[in-house]
Amino acid sequence: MARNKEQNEKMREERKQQIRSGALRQFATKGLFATKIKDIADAVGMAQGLVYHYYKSKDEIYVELIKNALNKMNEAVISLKEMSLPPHEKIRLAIEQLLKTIDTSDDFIQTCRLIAHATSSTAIPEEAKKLIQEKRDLPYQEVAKIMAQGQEEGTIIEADPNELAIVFWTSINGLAIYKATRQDSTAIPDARILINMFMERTGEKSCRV
Amino acid sequence: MARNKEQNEKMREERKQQIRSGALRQFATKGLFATKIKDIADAVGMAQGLVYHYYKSKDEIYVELIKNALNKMNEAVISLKEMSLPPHEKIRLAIEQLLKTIDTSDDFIQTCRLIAHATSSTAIPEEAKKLIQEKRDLPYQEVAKIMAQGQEEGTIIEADPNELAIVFWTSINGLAIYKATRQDSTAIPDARILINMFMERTGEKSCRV
DNA sequence: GTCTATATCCAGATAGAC
DNA sequence: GTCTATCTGGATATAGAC
Repeated sequence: MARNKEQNEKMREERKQQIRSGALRQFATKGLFATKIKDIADAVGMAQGLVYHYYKSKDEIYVELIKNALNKMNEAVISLKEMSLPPHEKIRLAIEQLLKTIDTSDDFIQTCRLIAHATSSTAIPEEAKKLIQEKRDLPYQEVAKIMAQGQEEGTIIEADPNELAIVFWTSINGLAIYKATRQDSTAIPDARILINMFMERTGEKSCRV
Repeated sequence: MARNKEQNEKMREERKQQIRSGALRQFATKGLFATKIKDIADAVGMAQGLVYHYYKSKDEIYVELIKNALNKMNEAVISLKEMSLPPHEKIRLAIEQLLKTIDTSDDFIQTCRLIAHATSSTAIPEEAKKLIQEKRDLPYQEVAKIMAQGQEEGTIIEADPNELAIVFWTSINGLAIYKATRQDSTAIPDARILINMFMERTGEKSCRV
């Protein structure tokens, strides 16, 4: 009996995951309002009504996806912060990895699009707004700290660290959206162009790009 | 009689402009689907049904706004192209002006948001898709040309001009979206951070990407 | 030109059979 | 758990009075 209960729980969670997975793609490409429950059900291959056996509303699915997306982003930032690398190497690594992920991971792109839609629309559930409000600043803050550390070491250019962090993330975000809207074989630019923007060029040490 | 006809035409066009103006703000903040005709009518201060006296559908308003937005962008790029300035000065000027406009012009921000929503959603009218397809590449092409010219003169860093153009526009776009989603007193970063990214540093000649 | 009222449709959510 | 059928609300678009 206990066995069965656990099994059932697991099956149920798997099914929910399927729904989230289908919903992510739909929300990411069409936004919350243009996505119909039917679209999600079709994507998963289940009847429209069955979705409500797992989630009690469209908004609930949406909020859960937003929560996951924001958490994923923040976790990545935390792990960057905790790496034992000099600040400018963290920035370099982050840009390289992010661009690579943009170029290769479809799931990452969908997640970026979801967040882009969510942050740029006022027509989302209150709970989603609250989550965004709470969690969107951490990446900016952490990158700003790293920039400031790099400036102390003379490896990052002199400018307001907060502004550098804004440029950092908005550039990445802009590229992710660009990529998302050109499903064809569009290549992502060379990471060095972006990296170069933040690196201090000191005499000989300059050409580390 | 002819007088009256002209007058009427003019009044009608003014009224349509009011509708477009209200609709732009609604579409920009909520997207096409989440925006109800009632929202637009309310924004203009007219009855819901009256909107249909001027436009025959919500989609028609949307398509007209997309058309205007794309044309405005392309005209700005053409005028940049036709300026008699050295290439790197064009880039500098463009970045300065764009950031300033992002910082001060609410209409420009709304336009950016509208385009961002439109390009990142597949759930828009076919005609809007076609327009975007036709017109979105010109800004990239023109900036790529300017970058290439600057490289010949040794004032722009060495890298694929197309990639430089992509970084250029996606950075601007990312910033516009950032600004749009923080209506509070968020300042836009110093233009020199972005300008710096594209400029060849002739001093030591050291750092070439 | 402007409004109110309404026909029509569509989609979210529920009920109930299997 | 899964489906089909249905209730219900809300939004587009139209009709018709003023």
